[in-house]
Amino acid sequence: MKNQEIAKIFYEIADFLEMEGVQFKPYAYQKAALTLETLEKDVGEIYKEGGKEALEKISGVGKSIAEKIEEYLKTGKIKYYQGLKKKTPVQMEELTAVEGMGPRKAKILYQKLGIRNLKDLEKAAKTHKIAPLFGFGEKTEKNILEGIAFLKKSKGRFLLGDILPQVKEILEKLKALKEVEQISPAGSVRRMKETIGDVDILITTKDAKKVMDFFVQLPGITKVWMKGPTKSSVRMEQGFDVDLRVVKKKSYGSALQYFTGSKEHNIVTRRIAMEKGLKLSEYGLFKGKKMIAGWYEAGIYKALGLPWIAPELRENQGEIEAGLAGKLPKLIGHQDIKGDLHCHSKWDGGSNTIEEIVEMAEKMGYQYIGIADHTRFLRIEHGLDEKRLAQQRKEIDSLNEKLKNFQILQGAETNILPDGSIDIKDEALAKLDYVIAGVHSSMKMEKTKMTERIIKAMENPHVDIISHPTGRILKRRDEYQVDFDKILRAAKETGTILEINSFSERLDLNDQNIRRAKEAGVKMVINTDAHYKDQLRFIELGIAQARRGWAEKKDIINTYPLEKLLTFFR
DNA sequence: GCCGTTTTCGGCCCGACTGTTTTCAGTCG
Repeated sequence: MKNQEIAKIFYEIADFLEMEGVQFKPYAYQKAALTLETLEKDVGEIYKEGGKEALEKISGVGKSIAEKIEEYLKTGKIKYYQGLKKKTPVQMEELTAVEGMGPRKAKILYQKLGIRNLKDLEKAAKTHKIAPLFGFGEKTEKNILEGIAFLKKSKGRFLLGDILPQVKEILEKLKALKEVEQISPAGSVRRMKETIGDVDILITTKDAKKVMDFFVQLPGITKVWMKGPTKSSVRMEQGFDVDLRVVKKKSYGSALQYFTGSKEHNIVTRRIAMEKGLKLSEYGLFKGKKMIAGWYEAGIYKALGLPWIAPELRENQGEIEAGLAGKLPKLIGHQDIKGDLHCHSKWDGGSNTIEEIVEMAEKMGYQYIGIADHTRFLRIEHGLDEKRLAQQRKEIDSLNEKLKNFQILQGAETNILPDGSIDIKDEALAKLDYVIAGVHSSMKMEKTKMTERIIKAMENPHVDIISHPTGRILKRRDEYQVDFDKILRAAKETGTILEINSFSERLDLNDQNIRRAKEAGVKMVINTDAHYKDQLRFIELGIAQARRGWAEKKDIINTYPLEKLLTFFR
C-alpha cells in the first residue's frame, strides 16, 4: 500500500513550498496528504480500477496531484518533488520535527549556516552559531536544543497507529500461505503499546525455508538483516524492523508468552515457575527434563496457577497478583462500543458530511454517532458559532427523521479559554445533546492555573466531557502541567467524563491515567476525534489503550445503549 | 492546487503566542 509513502512526500512538498513562501499550494498538498493517509483503500488499487479520473475523485486531489500520484505509482518517484529537494537539499522532515522549527527557519539556517539535517542543527545550536542570527536569539537556540533532546528521547520508536496497518498486511500475507500453520504477532505490538520499537511475529510451519523465502521478498522491505531457518529480520520502508521467528509447534505457546513480554512481566512468571520447582523458557515449562506445558499459551499460565492474562495487561503492574487472587478485570472489548462521540464533520472543515459519517458508523455496527465540531475560538478549524450550531441542529434533526435504529447526537468540541470559561454561550450549550470541552490554546500555563482552568470548565453544568485531558502529543510534546489528582476529584464531583482520545499520537488519557480514573470512580469515553470518516477505525487504538488501563465496560459510557446514554446526559 | 448551497474564478490560511523585534515573522493548533 503506497498511501503512506505518497502522503509523506506530499507533506514534504508542502513544507518546501511553504519555505519558498508560496501561498495556498502548501495547504492543498497537506490536505491531499491527510486524505491519502487515512484512506481505507490503496491508491494503487483505485488507480488500477478507475485510472486518473478515479484518483481525482479523492477529496483534495485534483488534476495536478492525481498526475503526481500516477507518476509515483508508475515510476516510484515524483520529479517535481525531486526538483524541490535538489534546489534546497535539506532533510525537511527531520528538521521540522523539532518543535518550533518550521520551513522558513530551516531555509534561513540552510542559507546562513548550511544546516541540512538534525546533526548540523544540533552542532550549530551547541556552538552558539544560531543565536546571533537575525531573527533568532538565545531562547530560540535553547528551544531548538530542547526540541532535539525530546526527539532523541523518543527516537527509534514508532507510533502503534502508524505501523499497525503495515503489520496487519504482513500478517495477512503470511496467513495466506498454506505452509503457515499458526501465526501471531508478539512483543509490544501484541501488547498494543502506544509506541513500538520493532515488530515480532511468530509462526509454526513444516516448511520454514519456503516461508522465509516468501517473507524476505515482501513488498515494502528495504533491507534484509538476516535470513535463516528460525529467524529472519528485515527493515521496512517506514524505518522499523520486523523479525519473523519460526518456533516448534510444541513450544508455540511458551514462545508466544516469552516473546510477548513485557520483560518485567516475564521476570515474575519465571519466578513463580521457580517457586514451584519448574523452569519456564521460550521452549516450554519444564519439571526437570519433562515438559509440562508449552503448546498453547493459556496452558503455561494455568500450570502456574494463573488465568490467562490479556497481553495488554502484561506490564507487571499488578496483573499477576490480581490473577492469583482471581481479580483480573473483565476488559472492555470492541464489541462493547455502541458509538463514537467525537467526530468532526464538514461543518468545521472536516472532510465528510454528516451523512457520510453516519454511513460509516452504521457500517461499524454503531447505534449512534456524536458530531462534535470545533467551536468559534478555533478559527482555523472553522469553529462553529452559536448561529451555525443552530443551523447544524436543524440538519441533524432532519437527518434523524430519516434514520432507523440509529441516531445522530449533536455535541460540540468547545474550547476552554485561559480563564476557564467556554467559548460558546450557555443558552447555546443547553441546546446541544452533550458538550465536550478541551484546551486548545495557552498550553504552557503554570500548573495551578491550568488545573483551576480545567476544573472551572468541569464545573460548568453544560460541560459533559473533557477531551484529550492532558494534551500530550507522542514524540512531540509532553502533557501540559496539570494536577491530575485534583482533576479526578473534580470530575468525580461534577460527574464529568474524561476522554480517551484514540488518535495515535494522542492516546490521551494514557494507560496509567485511565487506571487512576477507574480507581477514582470517574467515567470515561473512548472517542476517535475523527476528522475523516475512515478515522473512525482509530477506535481500535483507543480500546487497546483503555484495556491497557484495565478499563471495563462499565467504566466507559459509549458502551451504553442509546437510551441509557441519553438519560445519562440529561 | 483544489473547490463549488459564495459554483469555473476567486477564495482559501485565522489568531494566539513566542521571541524577536520597535512593528513583525514564524510556528502551531
